[in-house]
This record gives sequence, C-alpha cells and structure tokens, in this order.
Amino acid sequence: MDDLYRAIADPTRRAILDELVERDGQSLYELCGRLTMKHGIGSSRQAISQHLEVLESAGLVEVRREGRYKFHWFNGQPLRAIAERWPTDRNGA
Amino acid sequence: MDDLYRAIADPTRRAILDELVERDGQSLYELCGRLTMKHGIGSSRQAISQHLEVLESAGLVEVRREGRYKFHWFNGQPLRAIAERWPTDRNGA
DNA sequence: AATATAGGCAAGCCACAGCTTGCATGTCAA
DNA sequence: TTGACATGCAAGCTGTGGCTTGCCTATATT
Repeated sequence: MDDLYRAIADPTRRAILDELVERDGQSLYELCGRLTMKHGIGSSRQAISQHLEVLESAGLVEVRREGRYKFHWFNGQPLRAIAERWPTDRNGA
Repeated sequence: MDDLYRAIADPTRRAILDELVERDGQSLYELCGRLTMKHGIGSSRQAISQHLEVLESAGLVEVRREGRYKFHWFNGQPLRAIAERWPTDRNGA
C-alpha cells in the first residue's frame, strides 16, 4: 500500500502510466522510444526498467514475458485507494 | 501539480491528512500531540511544520494564523487531478 | 516587566531514490 | 552456429528529501 504512493511520486513513472493508458501492452524498448519522442524523457533503458519494477510492485503495471520481449499493461485499480481515503469535495467528509 | 504527488508520497504527511479529515482546524501543537498519540509518529515539531509546508504548497492544507496559533484545514480538491488523470477500472479508459 | 507558550528560520546530517555503467543472459534470424 | 536483438543483474555515484539542532520572534499570561 505504501508502494502505491511512492510509485506515482516520480514524474517519469507517471509518464509511463500515461503512455500505457494511451497504448497498452507495450514492450520495454517500445516504451523507451515513445517516452523519449513524445514525453522528452532521456533516461536509459535500465532506468525505465527500474521504474517499471516499482510500478509493478505497486500493482499499477502488469507484466507478461513473451519470447525475448516483455510486455506491460496498465492497471488503475490500486488508484482507487487514494480516492477512497480522503474526500475530494471542499466540504470535507 | 508536481507538488501534489510529492506531498502524498510521505507516510507522515498522509497521516497528517488523515488527522485533519478526522478533526479539522487543528493547530500545530495539537497536531503534533495527536500524531504522536494516535499515529505513533515521534517526529519533532519542526519536522511536522515542514511537512505542513509541503502539504500547503500542494494545496492540500490551508492555513490561517490567529494570534500565536496557526490553524490548519484539509482541502481534498487537488486530489481530483489524480482520479481524473488515469482510469481506475480494470477495462482501461 | 518577566516568564511561558506557540511557532519560525537556517544550517547541517544521513539515508535512499534515481540514474548510469559494465557485463551477463536469453532469444531470434541468417 | 554465429551474430544481432531485447532484456536482466549488480555495483557505484550523486542529488535530495526528511529530520534534527540551535537559536530567534511574537503573542499571551501573571
């Protein structure tokens, strides 16, 4: 549960989530390319891989290995915990 | 906008938000006491004060100075940005 | 006026997150 | 089978986030 908040605390990881929402099931290399082109992220492949591990341990990304590729899918269900924890209207609970 | 995710990344700050939701308008000293008693947080007053600054810059806490006291109120409105950014159901967008 | 209370400011310390680098592994094509 | 491709593993560096410490300011109490 603590991993969830840490996962979305990093801007690169948030961009990864954005990318996966826009196009689900990308491989690591595909993700690196799109993050560089469309999001201006110049991190190395290893950096992105480490980010994906964090996202996976938070349950926000699901992974499936297929041959020499590793595909990633977005899962927004853990984010519900945030919306359910605190009220979002101005009048409080 | 970046401050929001950083603000809720820390467990002490999340506890502060929990406390303010439960009892709004607490002063700094009151908050320190309750955090120690009910949440098992042994941080110093300065540490809590610094956390409150982060929460305030994220718009999650509003402050009003009154005499020698400083009162704090919870505001969950910025959290909506999270719910609106990514889908929370399993089928994606 | 003197003391106590509630809080502010600033410098310093330390663990860790994010990133890189180098090399190793496994998979597919020719 | 050889080489290119996609990824994994592990050690090291560095900035910074969270915390403490020490001292200062301001408001309230007696």
